[in-house]
Amino acid sequence: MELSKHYEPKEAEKKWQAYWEKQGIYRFDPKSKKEPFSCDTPPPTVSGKMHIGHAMAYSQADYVMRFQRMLGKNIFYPFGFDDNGLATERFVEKKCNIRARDIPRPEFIKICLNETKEAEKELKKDWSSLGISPDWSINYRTIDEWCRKTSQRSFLDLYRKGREYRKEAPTIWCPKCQTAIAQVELEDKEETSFFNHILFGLENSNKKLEIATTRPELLPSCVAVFVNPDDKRYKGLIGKNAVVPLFDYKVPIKRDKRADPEKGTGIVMCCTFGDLVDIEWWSAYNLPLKISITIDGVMNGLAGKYKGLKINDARKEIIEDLKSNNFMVKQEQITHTLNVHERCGTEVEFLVTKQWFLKYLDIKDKLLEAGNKLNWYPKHMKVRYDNWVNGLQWDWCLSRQRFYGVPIPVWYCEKCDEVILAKEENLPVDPTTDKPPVNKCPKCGCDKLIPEKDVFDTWATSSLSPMIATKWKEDDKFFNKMIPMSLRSNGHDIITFWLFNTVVKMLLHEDKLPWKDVMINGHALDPKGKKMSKSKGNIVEPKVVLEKHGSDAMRFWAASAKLGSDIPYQEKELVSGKKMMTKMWNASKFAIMNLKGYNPKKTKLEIIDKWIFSKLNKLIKACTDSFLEYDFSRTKSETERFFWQQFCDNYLEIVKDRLYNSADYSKEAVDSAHYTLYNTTLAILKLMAPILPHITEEIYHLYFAEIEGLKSIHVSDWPKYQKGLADEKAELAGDNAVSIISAVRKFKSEKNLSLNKPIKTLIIKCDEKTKKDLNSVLKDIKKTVKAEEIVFGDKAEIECQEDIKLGIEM
RNA sequence: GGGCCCAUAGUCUAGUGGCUAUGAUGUCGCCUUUACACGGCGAAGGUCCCCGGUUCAAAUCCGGGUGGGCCCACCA
Repeated sequence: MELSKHYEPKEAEKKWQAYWEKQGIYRFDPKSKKEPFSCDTPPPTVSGKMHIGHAMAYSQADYVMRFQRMLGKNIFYPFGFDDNGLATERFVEKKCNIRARDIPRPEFIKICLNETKEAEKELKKDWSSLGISPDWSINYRTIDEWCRKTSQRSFLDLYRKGREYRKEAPTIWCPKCQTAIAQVELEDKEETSFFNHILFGLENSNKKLEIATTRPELLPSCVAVFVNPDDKRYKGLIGKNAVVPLFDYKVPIKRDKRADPEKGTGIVMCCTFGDLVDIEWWSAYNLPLKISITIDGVMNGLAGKYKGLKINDARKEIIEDLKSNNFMVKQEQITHTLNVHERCGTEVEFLVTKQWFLKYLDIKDKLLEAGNKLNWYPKHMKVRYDNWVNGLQWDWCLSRQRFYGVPIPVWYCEKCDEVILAKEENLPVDPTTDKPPVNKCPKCGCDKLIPEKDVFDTWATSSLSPMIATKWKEDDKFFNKMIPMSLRSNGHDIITFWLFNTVVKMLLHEDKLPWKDVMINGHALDPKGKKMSKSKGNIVEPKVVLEKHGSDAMRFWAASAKLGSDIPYQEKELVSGKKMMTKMWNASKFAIMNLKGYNPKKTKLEIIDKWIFSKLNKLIKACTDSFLEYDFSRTKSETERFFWQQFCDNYLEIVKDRLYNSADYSKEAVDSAHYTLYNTTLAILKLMAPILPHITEEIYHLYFAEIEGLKSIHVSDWPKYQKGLADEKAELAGDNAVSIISAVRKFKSEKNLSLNKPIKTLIIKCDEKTKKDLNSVLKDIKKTVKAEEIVFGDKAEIECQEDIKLGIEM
């Protein structure tokens, strides 16, 4: 290959990406006896675009995998796509201009599989352009046959283990998406609203009770009124009945400490259901159920004349009627935080519907213990997991009233509601089109079996990612070999669901941990350090960045983030990555030019060569140790600094004379220079290879690959720390040489002289011991600073040809 | 309301008890030197957020505060 003047990332990166794939460099070898190292990375959603945050997170996981590969491990690095669930349903509906509910589900799934396949091709291109190194042949799609099968299997297994139950229960409901949603899918939203002070009647009395509420439309759902037991104002009321205005019926007045005397008037109405506390009261006091809102978010018959009105319209009308009937005392404008569905921003309701739940509130202890057993990087991220587990209030609602997703594999007996499970050998099934495994209900003999229409929450499937990848219940030997996986790479924002749910599933199914280590990555922020969001319009598109600067430069930036912490995206950081690459290119070019025809063999080393080896050796140890702790940013910065400051600025400058004027040196000294240059350059390339995979590969193939006899730097050995290379004496001598060279440089710089300017005499003043040390590197100093002679004297000075003098005191 | 993280030159950042506080970027001066001007050498730039404590010694450990970010809870 020719040594071109510049490195062109655009062409080179594409070329190497294609080469890696063609050569199968990143293939997992199932037969290998080598120790496996596996990684569970998040499957990106097909409906979304690649975000700079993705680019960062996936790059970070990739550094680790590339490092582990170079350590000689058998790398198991699958890559999945999440094409299951609401987001995909919307994506496909929009793209094909169809409506899911108008078509039979298997057909819609088929369309989705086709559409998402196309989208995934594009996404695979995007993700490949990051230069990540998964084995693309081990892939999964959360809606594919294997994933549906595994997801349904998981359901059957947990049902048999007594972990799943179907129950009519208050669920968090999104009226827009018309589905139950999970606690974790909620988002806060600030809104201005009115605190309506409404007058309730008091049974057998003319007195009125003033109650403040933001939800007057729930008056027909009012089932009780609460006051605080310590609230002296209302002591007399407890046990009596209040009369609901407009609807004119009686509800009991009860006491409960959850009623806050400071809020509103201190009297609160309990409706089924306005919020979580209502649900608590409802179940704690056995209150009746009065649902006045339908699943579509419309008032029902219970609302009387307001029937058929949407929630917001009903609120307006009821407020008007309250006013005109003199039930309204006042309206206070307030800002309060509402729970909305994160996907659509709709205010959620609490409705009673039949849903499937996974019971886990009873195993909080086990879940906390599992969290303790995982190795968290960084450590403090475990707190988020613990907080989440401790704060759980609901079992996991597994069912969703969506059309598209993994079907829940059950039928019900119309008569006795017996649950009929699908047979495992028939999975995956779709009850809406497949026949049930029996003709009659085994319990009552009824022959009318009703298919379950609901599908699973997407997390119910994606939480199986380690099981999906390792062939759970299909290849026990492989599964047992691979689980726990080595590593989960996970953003800090999804600790509470993806990570947590995965722990739950593996624990309940196999009583195992899904992985040994978890590495939590931070977010990419905008240049000002703010969170990126569509509404702020501050999103940085990775595609643009990659086009402009290339993947290595982007990866160099992403490697500067300390694990777990967010970093602002700053273009100048990419500039330093590009500079690093240019420098690497040029330094390597220099080495390769001077190593032409060189056959590496061990030689006796010069002191200055021992010096750079000893320093390099320390660097290798530091880099290896920090990489083993997933601290790639340290590896990056230490290598960068060594490369630039020690290797380029000093070592290469010193070694030049031996390379250029080899006739002036012994054969041994020249061999030593070649040997050192070869091995140090190669080691630096290897240390940077996980972070800058393309340029290191390009340079490797310019020269080293042939000699080393390997197809890729990425399957070469990670540099090893060698005790024998540590040489404190040589380090001291080399450091002394560098200080003298620096002093001369400073002198020349201050005198506005070129560094090339020859010096007549350099006089060094130092003690006898230093003098002895310096003797071993004196020629190196002399040649590097272009001194005609170096002498030791009582008075330190540098004498230039123009008679400029400066001395060096050690 | 509870918890976690963070605060270091204009900007980003390293540094977890011990030299003159690291490096990058930016600014300024000089240097065309056969790897590289996408470079080299050098200079300027700091109350290490504030207050108190521990210690021979604190950017670092402890307590309190201030400011920023995040998670959770509450949100009639």
